[in-house]
Amino acid sequence: MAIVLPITTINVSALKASCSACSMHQLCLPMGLGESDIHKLDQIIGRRRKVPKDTLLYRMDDPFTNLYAIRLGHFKTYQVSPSGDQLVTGFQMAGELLGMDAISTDRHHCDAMALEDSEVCEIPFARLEELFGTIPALLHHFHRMMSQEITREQSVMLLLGNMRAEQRFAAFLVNLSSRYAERGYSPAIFQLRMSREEIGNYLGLTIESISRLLSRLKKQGLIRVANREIELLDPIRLRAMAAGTEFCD
Amino acid sequence: MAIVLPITTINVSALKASCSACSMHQLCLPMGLGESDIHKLDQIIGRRRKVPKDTLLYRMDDPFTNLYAIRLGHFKTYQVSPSGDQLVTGFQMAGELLGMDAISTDRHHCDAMALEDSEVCEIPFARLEELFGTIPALLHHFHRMMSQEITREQSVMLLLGNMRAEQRFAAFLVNLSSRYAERGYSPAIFQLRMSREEIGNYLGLTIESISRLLSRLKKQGLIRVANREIELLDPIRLRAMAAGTEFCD
DNA sequence: CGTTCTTTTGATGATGCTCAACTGGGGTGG
DNA sequence: CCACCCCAGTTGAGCATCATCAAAAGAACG
Repeated sequence: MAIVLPITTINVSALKASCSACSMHQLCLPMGLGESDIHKLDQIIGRRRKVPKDTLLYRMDDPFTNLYAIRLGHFKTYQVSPSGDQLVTGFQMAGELLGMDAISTDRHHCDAMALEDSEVCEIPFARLEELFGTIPALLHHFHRMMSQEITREQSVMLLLGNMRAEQRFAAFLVNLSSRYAERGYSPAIFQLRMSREEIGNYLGLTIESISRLLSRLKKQGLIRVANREIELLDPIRLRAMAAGTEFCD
Repeated sequence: MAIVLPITTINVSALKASCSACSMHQLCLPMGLGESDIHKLDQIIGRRRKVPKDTLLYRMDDPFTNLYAIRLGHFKTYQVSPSGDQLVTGFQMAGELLGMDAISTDRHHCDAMALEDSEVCEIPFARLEELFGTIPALLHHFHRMMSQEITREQSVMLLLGNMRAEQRFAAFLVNLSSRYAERGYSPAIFQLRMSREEIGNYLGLTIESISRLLSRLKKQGLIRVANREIELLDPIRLRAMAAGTEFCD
């Protein structure tokens, strides 16, 4: 199915993904690779693929063939619980990798949905594994990314298991803030790409609780909210709140 | 401040780990490898190490050099939350791998403590990565194991985020049961190697809640409990309870 | 056989959920 | 252009679940 085009053409680069030209290559899979290794990686990266808002990149039980690097936009991954409601397992942004949970069974374990019009690079996993043999640095960095996903999930477990609502929400905001900072965006002002309901499904809270929390933090002067735009007015206290050392009565 | 055990011993070969001779090799890292590949793996596996009950295999922030394969016994991994209490991130048993969360930062992200006298095989990660270049099947299976850890944590997130106490506990029992079954032990009768408190710290509940849940399930005739020995009398209903389709009023 | 730690059980209360009503913004069609 | 609708979000009241506090009972260990 992949769109195959000669690599030499000028206009083709619009569809064929290229790590070297990608603004995310410092954060993404090719992080730390040299010129020639990046070029090798470019050879196997499949086409770029647009994923319109609210459409699925893959869904649970789909056979696994590709990892996806987010080039642009935001995604959520979620599982549907036996009782029918969604649990959002993560929100992903540009430079992050989707699909690593599918390696173990060759089938995806969750749905991945675009929260806005987005773009991903297809990475055929079988070819990537071949490439690992010749680029040890790539292999090592891939292991780091998988490991990072494990630790990320561990902190969500910590959050869901130990924290009260207010603490969870503060941790959520602080986490988003630092990820935007990494990407060169403002750590203080950003758009929430997800609905209140999706935030609730991520934090193990109801939409009403999220709404109340927003109101409370706003009243305390910790944040400013206008629809989905949010400004962190007091990152220090928010951080303290996430750490559980400060409360908002 | 890791607990360091002396390496100096009389008979090195007795302590040198050997995958080929290990009863866990069908479940563990060497799963699916041929004779000669297992032999190569044996070359790099470090010494076997005894870990007495209640001692740490590694602790948070220890530098990462080895993965550990559990040969015998049980472990818990836990993080200490900012507010001071433990959150148990997992219970591990023979054939499972410890330390994968440390790859991303070269430091361990949690403590790993033996729940009973246990034994692990040291796997120097740097040498393992070298070996990946020559044994693609080993690499692939390693990726499966990391991916499996990701999906395992996702189901814990689901559990902590969406399930009520009773459901969490049923899911916990059912999970233990199936892991013992995989290892050839009875899925119906087994010892809980962890305290009520540790179960609580895993499920995001208090020790009192765990105790009450045990009493309730016992009264309903779903389980039999005597101290830490537990028998699942009605696995079907327990499974339904874990799935959220049956309740215990 | 006493000491200590773990577990059980009971009473009370707070956090966050449920149900319900209301608000406001954005899009559509008359 | 305005009326209307629809959906996302907000706010309120009451309640259920599980945490907290307290005390007793039971196992484990020297």
